[in-house]
Amino acid sequence: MLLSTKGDYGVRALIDLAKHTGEGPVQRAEIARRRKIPESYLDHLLAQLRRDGYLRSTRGPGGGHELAKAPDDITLLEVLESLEGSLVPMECVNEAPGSDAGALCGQQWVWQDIYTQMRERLAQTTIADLVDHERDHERQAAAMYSI
Amino acid sequence: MLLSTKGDYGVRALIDLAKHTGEGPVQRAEIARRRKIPESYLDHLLAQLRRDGYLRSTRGPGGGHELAKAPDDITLLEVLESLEGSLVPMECVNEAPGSDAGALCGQQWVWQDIYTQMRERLAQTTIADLVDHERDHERQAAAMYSI
DNA sequence: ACAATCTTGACCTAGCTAGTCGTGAATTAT
DNA sequence: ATAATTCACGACTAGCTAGGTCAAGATTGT
Repeated sequence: MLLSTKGDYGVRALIDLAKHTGEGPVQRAEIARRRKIPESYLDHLLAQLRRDGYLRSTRGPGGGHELAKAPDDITLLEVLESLEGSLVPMECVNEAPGSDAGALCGQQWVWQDIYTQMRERLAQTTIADLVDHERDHERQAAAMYSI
Repeated sequence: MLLSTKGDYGVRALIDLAKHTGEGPVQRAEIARRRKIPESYLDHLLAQLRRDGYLRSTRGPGGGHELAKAPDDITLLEVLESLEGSLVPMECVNEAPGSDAGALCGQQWVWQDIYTQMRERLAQTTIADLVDHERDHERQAAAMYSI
């Protein structure tokens, strides 16, 4: 498993915030309930996302969290690397291609290709895209239900 | 990290065996030395690869391990799945696309694409390709040295 | 003052990774 | 037979990471 729940939960939270942009701060408890995330764990993820500038938090009654950037200006790649650290699929991808360690590995070149493709795809996808996709899905579900 | 050392070491071992095809059994100790793998750990990996039919082992003096299939008939995908189990990059990729769990995740569709591409690439690459690549690398290194 | 909210850091547990080790079984050489 | 060689298999372990929980404090609105 390349991604832990951090990457999953953290992105869920950003999607939730993106959907409620312009409605004032959204509270931790709300996000946790809607997206099915343990509240006290979500804490850590919000803290990380705040440190890296993806959201702003305000305390006190009526406080909560808001996106600090436009949803279409946050790529999946940067968010996941913020939450998970490096996404390298295997250790030797980090070694210099000509190095002994790289050569010993034997699969290095294959995984470097895969890694590059993966990063490109993640860099092209933004939080806004994820929100759009979710809205499409909701519309479809609503249409099914109305029949 | 998607792959542990199992996938790395196991493939190294298969490359080593492929390079010595036709020379009789290769001993565990030799593989371990050449490929820098702890010998007693390599044991486990060879056992797994044997169980899944990639190699044959013979005991006693002069014994060792040999490939049970042609190197170009062993894909990286099958070997890695034998050694590592499923290669899904994140949990929700396994959920049904229309399901609640899949929808909650939000990134499912992106990672399903990435996963498909990754598997295709791994299925197209065989142990023989890895051996070829290593031989090319060796020739280049030899040419550099001779200057 | 008091209640609502976020902030921070300490803490915990289960399971996984990357091994090691010891015993035993098969095969061959003498 | 017996010794030497090599694989076979399972038990065991230390350290790390994932996925949390919890308590105490800071900030703000009423």
